[in-house]
Amino acid sequence: MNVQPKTLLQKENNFSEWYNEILKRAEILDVRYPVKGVYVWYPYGYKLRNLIYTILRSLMDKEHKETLFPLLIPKEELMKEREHIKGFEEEVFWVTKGGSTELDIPLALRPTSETAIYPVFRVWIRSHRDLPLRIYQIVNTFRYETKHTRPLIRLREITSFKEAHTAHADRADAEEQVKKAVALYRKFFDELAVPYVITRRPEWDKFPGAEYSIAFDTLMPDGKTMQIATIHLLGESFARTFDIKYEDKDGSLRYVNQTCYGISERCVAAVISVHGDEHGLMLPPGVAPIQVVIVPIVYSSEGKNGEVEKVCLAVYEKLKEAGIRAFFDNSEDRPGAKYYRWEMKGVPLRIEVGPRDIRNNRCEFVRRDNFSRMQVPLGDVVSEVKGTLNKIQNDIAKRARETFFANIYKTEGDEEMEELSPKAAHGIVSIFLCESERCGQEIEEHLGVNVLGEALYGDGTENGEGGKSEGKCMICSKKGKKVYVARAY
RNA sequence: GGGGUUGUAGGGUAGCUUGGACUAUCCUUCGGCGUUCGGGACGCCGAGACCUGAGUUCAAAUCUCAGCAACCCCA
Repeated sequence: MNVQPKTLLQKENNFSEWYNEILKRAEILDVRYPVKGVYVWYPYGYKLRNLIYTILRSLMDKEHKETLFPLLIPKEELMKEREHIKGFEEEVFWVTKGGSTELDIPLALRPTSETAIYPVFRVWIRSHRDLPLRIYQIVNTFRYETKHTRPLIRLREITSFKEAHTAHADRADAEEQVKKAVALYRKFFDELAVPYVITRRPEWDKFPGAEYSIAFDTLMPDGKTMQIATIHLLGESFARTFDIKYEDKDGSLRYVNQTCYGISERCVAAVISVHGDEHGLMLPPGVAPIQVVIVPIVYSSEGKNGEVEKVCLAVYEKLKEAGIRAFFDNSEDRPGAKYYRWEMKGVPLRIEVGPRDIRNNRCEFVRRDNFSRMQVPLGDVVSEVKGTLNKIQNDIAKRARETFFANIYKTEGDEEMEELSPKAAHGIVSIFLCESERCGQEIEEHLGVNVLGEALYGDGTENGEGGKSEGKCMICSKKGKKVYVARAY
């Protein structure tokens, strides 16, 4: 039996082309909107997006409250935090007119929401009893990107920035929140089966206005890393700028200590890119809009409403009742055409029912991830589907992790630049580096990489690599920490 | 930031060098009818396009300029 697609593109050789083609063919995103850097979600892509966000929401809702702040930010507020605005100034879209009337105060389309939210924090927070305050919102943000834009990855309109903002009585509590946020994001990406490294971004590359930034990066098939989440300890800087104070137990007024963290639709890009293959999408069952597709094998002698269709419908109903996202494809196409279509859309499990199966009171399962085929008694369908979806989820995650960690290269500290260069071209290299920007820049230039930052939570077991966390800086030989470098999106 | 390439039906393309017979090619897609159906079916009938604007010209898909959009390379 031939399961080789006639046309589909090689993912490894030409990731860019593969990516664009998949977005189109799997109906994730329509890129034909005539404005640079903004795109249209197809219903199928939108469903996928929402399923992914449902996971994040359920994690967030445990300790955060969802809110919604306005898109428009008055110029004065946006400009208040000097360092912060320095980082965004060139990327802000401005609304300067109402009809033909020039606005007195220009309004910015939020590039991120700190300056929209924190003036309100100022009036919301009065007492230590109001703390900690933890909110989040899922909104669109706008950035005037000048580099080449890319669907889901570099956008002028981020359609769904999932940003959280917290305020705390003291720094210790804020730092505790950073750890919680890291743990929360880990769970999130684990459920998406997207592997990652966690680093503390170098001083020169942190979020403007933050004390420090922690980031999650995954590895794309072309060997470049992509930042998929960031977590920032803001400390008191924004509190001082926006005058966010609370009255402590002893009656004194104190500034709050803040954090913020966010994830964009790059998490969708990661799911697509990490798992997909030359047949198309391969969605983890947890986020697949359709988890099971039922394909009837019908003959004209039997026709519509025949035995095959009845059995398919019965199976479909049982799966639905069990809470499984199933779809019965009784369109006119021939079975082969259906197989290709649903493989392209990443449906994790296909059930085939034909006359041969019905004679034996069974159906056939075909897995999207490895195309293995098994025969299942009709009576056991629901439990077998559940079990198989679980296995697929685990196997997809396992495969992704293996690929990921096979592309992280550990160095012992005595390698020459020349040896590292080809490795850095298609993976992540872990080296030792001191904290100076000069050494960082030197390594970036020599290897053509970005310094992602100091490896965190690298206790070895979970990141699958282990090794020392400290060593001599590759450039200046002073004391250095383990950092990851890679070509980055 | 700098450089390059490109824009023709829903998608992919031929035609452009040398302007005219282009009523615009082929594949796919879409609609109708029939035969089919265990890995992309076939027959017949039908539908659908020269990015936008200005210019050159008797004549523009084709040449020039601008805009918009896309892709690639370098920093």
